[in-house]
Amino acid sequence: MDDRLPELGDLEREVMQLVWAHGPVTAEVVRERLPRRLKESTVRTVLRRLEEKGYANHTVDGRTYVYQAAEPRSRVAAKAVQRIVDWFCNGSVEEVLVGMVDNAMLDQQQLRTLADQVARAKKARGVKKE
Amino acid sequence: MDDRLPELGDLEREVMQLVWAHGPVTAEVVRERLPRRLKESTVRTVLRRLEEKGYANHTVDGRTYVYQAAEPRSRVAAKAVQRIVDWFCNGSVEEVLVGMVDNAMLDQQQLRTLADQVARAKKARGVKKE
DNA sequence: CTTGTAACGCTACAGATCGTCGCACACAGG
DNA sequence: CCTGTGTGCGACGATCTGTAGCGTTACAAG
Repeated sequence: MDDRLPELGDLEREVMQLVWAHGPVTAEVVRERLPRRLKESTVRTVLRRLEEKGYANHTVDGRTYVYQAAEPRSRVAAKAVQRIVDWFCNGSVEEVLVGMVDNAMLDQQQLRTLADQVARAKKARGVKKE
Repeated sequence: MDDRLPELGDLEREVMQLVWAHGPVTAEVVRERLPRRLKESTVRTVLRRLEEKGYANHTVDGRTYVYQAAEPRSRVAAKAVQRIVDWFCNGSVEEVLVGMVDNAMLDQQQLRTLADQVARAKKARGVKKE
């Protein structure tokens, strides 16, 4: 359940953004929404690799493949952060947070507010996570 | 000052860990400390690439190169996290934090404690950052 | 049944990155 | 001048990524 997802290339990430933002999509839809003009086979290849890597699933509608995200964006992001933490800080989340503050990515006021928001969000959706 | 550092490979990361943990090191020292037995030229190449990528600096002692980290571990980790945030969450630090709580990486109690620690750490070193 | 069309997967191929070295070059001590 | 130690450079194979062409298959219309 806590599998290590492989890293993504630029295009792959871009496509995943679309899948997350736009809900279930076909290769054709992805192609249309992309800024660059790519061949359909290119898009299909990317989608397939995304599925191989565990980022997406597909269901068949008629003879069309419909792709959707296998995991919510926030969870994938969290896993990515987890990996950073493991690599650079020997698992110390604190060190990362401290570094972020140092780097002016957020200040302690913001951090406190976040703590509240998170608490609220968690309570709002029920204490138990399904 | 806020340059984007390139990503690291497995061995490169491993070596950086040593540089961070062990302070200024020579290629020889790195080689000794590594779990695997590698040729000296391998280690030197990694060190050189690390410097090219902006992770390390070297000074010359006699005719020996002494390498040290260009940036503290926490700052590099923070930058890596920043990149994750930009990629997956459109810059929303909150979404990542929420995802981490969801993923049971940390709870809100811990978050609050962190806020305090960070505040203390920041004050301890002076409000102004160098 | 034949054929056009739309979807698919497979295979490929070039460019970049990474792990891993061999080798030639420079300088200090004998 | 010869040898040893430490350096940089160039290289080679493996893997990953972006990009796409091609062959196949299923269904709809003639």
